[in-house]
Amino acid sequence: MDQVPFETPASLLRPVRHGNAFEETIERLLQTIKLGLFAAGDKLPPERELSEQLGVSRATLREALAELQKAGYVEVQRGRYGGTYVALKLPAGRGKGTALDPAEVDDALAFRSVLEPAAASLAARAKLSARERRHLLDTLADVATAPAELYRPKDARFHVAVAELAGSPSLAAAVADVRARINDLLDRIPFLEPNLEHSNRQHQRIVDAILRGDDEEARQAMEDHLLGTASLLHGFLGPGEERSEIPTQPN
Amino acid sequence: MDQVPFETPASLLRPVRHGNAFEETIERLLQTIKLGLFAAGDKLPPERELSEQLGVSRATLREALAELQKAGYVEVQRGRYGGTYVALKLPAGRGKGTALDPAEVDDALAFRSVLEPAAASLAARAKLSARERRHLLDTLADVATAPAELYRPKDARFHVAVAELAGSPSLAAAVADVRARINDLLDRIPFLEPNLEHSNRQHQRIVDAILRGDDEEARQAMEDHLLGTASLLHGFLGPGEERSEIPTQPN
DNA sequence: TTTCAATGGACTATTTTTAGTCCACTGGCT
DNA sequence: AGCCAGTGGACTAAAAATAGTCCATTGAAA
Repeated sequence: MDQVPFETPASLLRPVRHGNAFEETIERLLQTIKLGLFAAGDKLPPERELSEQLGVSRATLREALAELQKAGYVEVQRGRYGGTYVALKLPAGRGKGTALDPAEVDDALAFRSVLEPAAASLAARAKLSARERRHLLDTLADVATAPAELYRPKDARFHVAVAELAGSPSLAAAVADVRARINDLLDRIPFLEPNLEHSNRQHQRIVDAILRGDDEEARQAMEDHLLGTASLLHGFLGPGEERSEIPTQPN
Repeated sequence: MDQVPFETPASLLRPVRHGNAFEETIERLLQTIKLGLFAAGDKLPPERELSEQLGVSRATLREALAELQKAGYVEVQRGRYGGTYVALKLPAGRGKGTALDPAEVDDALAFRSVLEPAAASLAARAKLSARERRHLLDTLADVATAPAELYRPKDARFHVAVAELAGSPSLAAAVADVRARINDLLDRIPFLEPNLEHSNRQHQRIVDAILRGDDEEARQAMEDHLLGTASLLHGFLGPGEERSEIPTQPN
């Protein structure tokens, strides 16, 4: 059987860096855009700021931005009041290139279902400022009124917004990361018209619970909401597990 | 008030790399040792293997190992059947150098209390192999019989072992990371003789629940167990919050 | 109309990191 | 006794990344 020995701990003997700085920077910026943290048309921070925030030299950042520009994700304007702007129309992710890795699907979904319900619960328990409540409602409205073709980034932004209210930056970052992983997985399966109304009702239920301070309901609402993506992705893992139907929730 | 604008998302605009490869490699190896994933006297993987696992060139890994050797964390033997060994007696962390950052304390504790109870719950729900059960019991026994001066690494190893049973590598990695952060925090406060017996009883309760498949009890037991560290660290954040007593649980 | 500050663009020297190669040492095996 | 495979040790050339500096462009403000 040649079992993996417990003596060799995988938990920390993993890559310190994932590729070179250039690739990591591209990846991070792409995630930020695809998660809707910068919406279409938004201006990115100036290069000098952004390079500092990303912990990378300006030269490297510029290489990454040049790639994104070439690929059509951002547009650049020079001069004062210029800057780098997220393209109004994002290029279609070519997706479907590679098959789903079942281990990655299971891991991402499991991790997500640990993080997001907990975040919702913490958000409900937190004392939210008026501004935070407003922001949550804004984000909710934004996703509710989004047209289908850009539902996913708005939806992702809503989920990250919830996580940010939980008060733990690490948790928010982890939620954003795992959501980006799930977006990548979703990009690889055929597009199904999602049931936006159902999803929006679930979002509303989550927000209601958070604003009401009902942490258990918030957790439960988020758990329910995540089931959609879970079975959607599992449904495309092919045979080996029994599937009853193909669900249509978008996230 | 100059509020942080929600328009600038902090969740993903964070450093892509934390220092240079050399520093990150030292950090990772130190964590691995301090978490007890390599116990005192254990042999590390050969440099060629380790450098690949860490995603770093052998030259960089060797620089890091040289530092650890100089600091007394590892010892090196040349020749066949030689290798790099974790020192039998680890140097005392000089600690107490810097004060606790309340935000870091809160973040680490909050994140941890999301991850570990969930991991315990998942482990209880998982179908564990005989080998996994044995490993869990071994690790439990190892921490229970550890002398006080090296209780912390054994304890950390137990917690990571639980997380690894949850079946999500991401979750296990996150647990290991956050535990390392908490270890660093604990290094900065005066040493209090921990109540090892109490801690061991809690460990036993967690293991019992997992082996019994009682996921709710496992979650609850882990939550209770984490309260000790939480109030211990909060107790050292100084005034500003009311503290009733100084708890003594070691983790 | 002119100015000028904020922005992207470009270049250089230096440092870090890598991949590859060969050397040196050691202890079990033949 | 000698071999030799597996280990750490050391060096080189190349590539990647950084810090620093200066240039080019722009549009609002004076």
